[in-house]
Amino acid sequence: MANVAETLREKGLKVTPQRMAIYRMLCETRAHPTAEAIWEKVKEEFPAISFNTVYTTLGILERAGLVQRLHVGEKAAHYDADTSPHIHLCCERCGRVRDLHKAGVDLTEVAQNLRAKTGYEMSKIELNIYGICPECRH
Amino acid sequence: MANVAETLREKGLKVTPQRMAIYRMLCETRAHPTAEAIWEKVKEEFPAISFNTVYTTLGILERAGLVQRLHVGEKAAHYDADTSPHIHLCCERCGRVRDLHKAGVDLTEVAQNLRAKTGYEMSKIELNIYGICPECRH
DNA sequence: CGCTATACAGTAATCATTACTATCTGATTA
DNA sequence: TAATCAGATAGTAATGATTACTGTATAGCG
Ligand SMILES: [Mn+2]
Ligand SMILES: [Mn+2]
Ligand SMILES: [Zn+2]
Ligand SMILES: [Zn+2]
Repeated sequence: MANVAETLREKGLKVTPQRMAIYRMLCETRAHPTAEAIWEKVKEEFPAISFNTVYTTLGILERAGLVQRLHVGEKAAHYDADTSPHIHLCCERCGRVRDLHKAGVDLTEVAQNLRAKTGYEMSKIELNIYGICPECRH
Repeated sequence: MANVAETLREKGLKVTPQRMAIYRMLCETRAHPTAEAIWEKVKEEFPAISFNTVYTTLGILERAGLVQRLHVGEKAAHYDADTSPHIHLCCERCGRVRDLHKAGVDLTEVAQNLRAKTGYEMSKIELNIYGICPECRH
């Protein structure tokens, strides 16, 4: 992640200013933004960028394995540049999505164990916990 | 689940033929159907039932705690009459959703442990694993 | 440079979900 | 049983996220 351009090139993706801005923004935040939020942020640097470009680029980055797409709740998808399997805490009131590392559950290990047991070829594991965050409980 | 009508009444819901058919159908299947699939099935008994009624009723049943709504992938939601937290295996090719009980992870216990650690008031926990099922691997 | 595959911007189409409204019905009461 | 009423149903419209399409522009490469 040291060099955004280099990372894109390694994945066989063309390096464009828009792509770099989108991917860099995701690498620098811990907020798990939606495509809409990413658009708003990137527009500060590229006022002419279209929402469609942001949306499509996120799909390309996901397919390249550079970002993770989170399906939390039934609303718009959230994006995460941390592609390692980790737990997400989702506040049902403010919509915030937070990471939860070291929770006593190693998701990678869980997936490994299940592969043999079920015959499934795993590609992704998602553990989402919904509730109300401390801040939203006044 | 012995008596569908009784279960609905206990939750303070009016007992209607449509509701009974929808809830009974969900109790009898292990397929985690979508609203669309439930509609197709219930139409065999009630040819005039509207998709909207099925959809709305599923929301009512969910709010009453009688069914669980699953957000697997980005496609339409799936429904489950088993409201206990359990793991779901989702095949990315055929779309099948399967239960995975006794996988060495007790989700209820995980949620309990996290409550103290994070200060979150948990209401729901979802563990979804995506991959290709044995049948789809030829 | 000049070529070519692909990215971009802009817009339209699709699809799940939610909202709305006019009837209809289950349950309760007289 | 008949009247009443809250809530359910059918039908349709609106919303919002995602996907598809189409000219134009640009990155990567010889
Ligand atoms: Mn994360
Ligand atoms: Mn299930
Ligand atoms: Zn919150
Ligand atoms: Zn399959």
